Amino acid sequence: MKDVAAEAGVSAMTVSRVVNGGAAVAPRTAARVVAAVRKLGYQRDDVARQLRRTHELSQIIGLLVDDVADPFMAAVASAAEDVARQRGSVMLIGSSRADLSREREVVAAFTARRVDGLILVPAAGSHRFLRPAQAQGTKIVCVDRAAPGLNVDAVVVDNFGAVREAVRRLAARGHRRIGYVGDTPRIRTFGERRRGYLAALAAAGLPADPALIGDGLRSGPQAAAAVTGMLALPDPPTALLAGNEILAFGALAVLPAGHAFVAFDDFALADRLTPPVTVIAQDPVALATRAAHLLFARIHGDVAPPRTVVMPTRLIERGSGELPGPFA
Amino acid sequence: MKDVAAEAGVSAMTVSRVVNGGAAVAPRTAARVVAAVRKLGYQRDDVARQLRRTHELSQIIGLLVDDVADPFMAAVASAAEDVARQRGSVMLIGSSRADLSREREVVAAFTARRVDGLILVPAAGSHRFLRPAQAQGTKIVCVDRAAPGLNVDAVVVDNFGAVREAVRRLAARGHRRIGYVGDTPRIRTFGERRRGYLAALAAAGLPADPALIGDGLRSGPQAAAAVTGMLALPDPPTALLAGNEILAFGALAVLPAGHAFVAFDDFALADRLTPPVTVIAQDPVALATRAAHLLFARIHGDVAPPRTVVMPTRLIERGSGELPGPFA
DNA sequence: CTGAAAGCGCTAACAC
DNA sequence: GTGTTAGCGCTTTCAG
Repeated sequence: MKDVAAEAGVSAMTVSRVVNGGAAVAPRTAARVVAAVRKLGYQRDDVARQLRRTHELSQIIGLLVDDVADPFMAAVASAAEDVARQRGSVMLIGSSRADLSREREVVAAFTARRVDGLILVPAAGSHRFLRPAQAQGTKIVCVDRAAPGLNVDAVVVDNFGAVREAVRRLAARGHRRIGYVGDTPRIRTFGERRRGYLAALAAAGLPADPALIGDGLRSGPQAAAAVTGMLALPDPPTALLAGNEILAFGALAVLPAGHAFVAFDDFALADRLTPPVTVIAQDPVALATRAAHLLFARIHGDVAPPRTVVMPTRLIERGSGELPGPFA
Repeated sequence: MKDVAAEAGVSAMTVSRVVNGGAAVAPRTAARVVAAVRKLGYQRDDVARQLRRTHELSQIIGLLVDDVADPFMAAVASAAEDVARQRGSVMLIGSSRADLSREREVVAAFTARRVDGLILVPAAGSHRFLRPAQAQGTKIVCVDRAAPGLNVDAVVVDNFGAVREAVRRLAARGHRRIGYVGDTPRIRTFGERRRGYLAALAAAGLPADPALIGDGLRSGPQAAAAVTGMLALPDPPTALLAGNEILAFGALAVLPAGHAFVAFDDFALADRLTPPVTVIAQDPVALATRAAHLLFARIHGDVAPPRTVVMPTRLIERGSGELPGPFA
């Protein structure tokens, strides 16, 4: 910047004014500065700028997900980045791999860079550790699930209700042995889905058989193994619900074609399988967009009490979930 | 930091030494500082730190992809962030939507934050604009395709050879009308795939019929429409190659089950379709991991001439690509 | 082992 | 319209 000022024969302050626009600078002076900037390939140093403007925004937000490679999270990331860009911010991204200590590390690295806000898909466990960051002004919004011990905005879906309804329909179609494969119930989202499953069984007067419940599954192969185990039982399930997309892929790898099946999350090609797969669809783009807008509202001074926004899900009946059970 | 120093009854310098470790500080003093840090919830301000250490690294890298929601790019992002974390860096992410001017904007926002390096999936068009950033010390590595006008490391696959071989096999199986749906050939990756297709046709003595080539397709529905058009021709194709995953999904939505089909990029459930889908698989995680390691090597002083790493692809024959043509 | 002074690149606040 | 001064929060350098 000093070099540019020298080159243009002005002070650093004038360069600053030209580079940032807005302030009144004589057109001829401005032109000289612009020429010098171009000649020297100067670019404003936002790090230094931010230091001086400590109470202004950094125009950086952070996004923390389980794993960006997960299609649901990828859609969330894409939509969040889109909003950030529209709002003139850049976005840091991190994957917690559902590990709270890793999440902590990444969040610390983010806040040290003075992010204006954080969009969080929280791992299991207490999020008290975020209090200092909050106190220091960092805004936080949760997506997909609320964070235990943290009173902030959250954008979620009614996991409990959606699964309960799906399982109710399976039972109504004559299934009495309904299996469930899910990730750890310690993660709120999956805990709710599991509760929805159990509630529907209870409402239908069906017993909850532990042998038909796969918990804590974290990958396709794990889900496949769990399903294979269930199918080998003396009285195997006649219908199955997969708690998320990854587990659905695993289950589909081993499930016979005629087996009733419902998956949480819609996915590509679901309608091209035989039979086409019935899913509980949520809209990750809508979720993330909503969350990002909430975050920016907070960043720009919205101080209303934290709210939880519940977005709709949609049961898309394509065939696999409508196969009749033995008691139809 | 001043507050912490006051609380602990030491100077700011001592706080700095304790917070950053390494330097020799009396254990008792250090303990007092640690207590003060905890009490006040102090966290080092990396923005200020970085300003003073202008010639040190920012420990921020930037990743620029077409769109994170694309499964291939999502896998790249996940793998790159993994390496970044291992190397103690955080990662900014941006989507260009294959638009050069948008890419430019995002890259500028990244370099203004003094990123140490950039992993780039370059959009079509000249990347000369990156020269100043390079001169200023920002390291750059391209993934999936090289950037026109920029002499930097790149990690790619042999798109040309992989498609040529796949189409050669289709021709060898008796197909004479082979269709192709691809994104714009102005993007290097897709240009090479298209050339591979044309080269295989030529080698098999087959004419290249423009009516069987869908170019510049950017979404599933666009691919579906293109394929529908081809199928309505008086002499429709008997085999089809889709240039990427997104287009494959679109094509599969309208393609009759008995139609020969090969897709570039492996995808979930490819083996569960009827017939199972033959694909040209690349390994996005390996690509990105390699690229990230290359980037960090550059950041840490590797000054060897830029090299292009070609990673292998694998033709996975699952059935859809082995269906015989009318002249088998 | 600890502290004081200076300055990273920029801009707020105030002169002129 | 433009320049000057000071200081953002930290660390480098040098002194004790």
